[in-house]
Amino acid sequence: MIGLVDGNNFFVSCERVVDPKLNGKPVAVLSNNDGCCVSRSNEFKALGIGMGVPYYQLKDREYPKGDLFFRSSNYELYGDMSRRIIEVLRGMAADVMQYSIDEAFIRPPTPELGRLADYGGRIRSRILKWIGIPCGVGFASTKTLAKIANHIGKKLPEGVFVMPDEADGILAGLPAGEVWGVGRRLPAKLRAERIMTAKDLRDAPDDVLRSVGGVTLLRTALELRGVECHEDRDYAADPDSVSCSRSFGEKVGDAATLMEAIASFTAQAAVKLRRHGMLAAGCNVYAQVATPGLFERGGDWEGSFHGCTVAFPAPTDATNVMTEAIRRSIGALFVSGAKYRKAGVVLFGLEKAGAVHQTDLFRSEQRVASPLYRTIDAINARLGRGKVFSAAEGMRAPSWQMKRSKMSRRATTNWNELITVR
DNA sequence: TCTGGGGTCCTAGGACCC
DNA sequence: TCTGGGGTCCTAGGACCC
Repeated sequence: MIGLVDGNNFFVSCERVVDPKLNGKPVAVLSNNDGCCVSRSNEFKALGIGMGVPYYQLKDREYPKGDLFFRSSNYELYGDMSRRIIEVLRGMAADVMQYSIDEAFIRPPTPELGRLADYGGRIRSRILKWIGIPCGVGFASTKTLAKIANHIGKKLPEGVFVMPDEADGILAGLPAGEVWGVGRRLPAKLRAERIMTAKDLRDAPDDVLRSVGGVTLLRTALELRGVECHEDRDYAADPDSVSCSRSFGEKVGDAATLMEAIASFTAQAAVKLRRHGMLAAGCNVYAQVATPGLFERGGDWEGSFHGCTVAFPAPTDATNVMTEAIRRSIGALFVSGAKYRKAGVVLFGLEKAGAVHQTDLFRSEQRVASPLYRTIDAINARLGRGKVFSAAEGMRAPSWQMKRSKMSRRATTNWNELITVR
């Protein structure tokens, strides 16, 4: 038996914990750069404003002139609230597998198996009382079914739902496209095979499922049949790649400034890399040209990216080695005068520092963590992000920095930003 | 004027090996 | 009347997730 616990409208709920006057109001949290709505309160959804609606289209309705409330995304706050929720779950479940910032699969302890609805209710009320975040809880025999149970639970006053053994009625009422693992493209193909509902998907022949959606879709169908196919994947596990990319607050028109932004993104990605104690063999660097009408044309991003692949001299976690390799490689790749709206860096070929590896017969490579950057990370962790940085990132206040004009306080992780009660 | 960021897995096809 | 068989590794692209 698997349970899924997830925070309702998670980012908005976090904002409400540090600012209770948002309770009962239509609130949305914006994406980076205050671009568009990525988390919405129920009141906000009830006004018919969809996920991903651009902020500039709603600006006129913002409080105090209007009725809508907005916050910039505050990932430090959300990450800390998430960590606290996982702590509570660890105290109540036999096993906890965090899946994303706002959801975790749990295995209930054996004594609770006979009273899951009650157990789910206790989890829910403890998280609400201790952390302040309302959650939905669903139980079923597989993760895919637990997802469905969770969605049902979230709409009930008690917030908890246990999937019955006989689930035909529930699955027949659920469009196939709403099943976890069925994205935006598949429903059209599924319809051609007369697969309309989750029940149709569950009962479709294996060979049809394979030809339409490969082994991935077949696994989803098996999960609906109660066969566990979805491997546990730890949210905190070592990644295959690490990246950092940003849309710019202001368009960037010269190569020097673009290189500063790229150096800064490289530094941020390298911090993540070192946090995992890993080394990278190389990276992809790219920048996107600001094309008028980009979004109107929809989906067609062809030709708007400039980029290249850079191999490091040896696997490394040292920011300066990466930046230097990038600087030498990108050369005239970026056109001076072009207007760029976004850039990014992806580090790949990751391996654990000090791990056993295939050696190079003709070169001695030291695949160890950089002591210099270990020290820099420690200083920045103590004195605040960006206290020590590389000159390649630029000495001026960067014009390309993202907009975050409605940031709430990092009230649970920073002594200087505690909530003021009165 | 103004639309996010960070991942995973699978598959097909090509290059290459003996 | 005619040119093998069995593999691995890498990459690009597509689909999905939050």
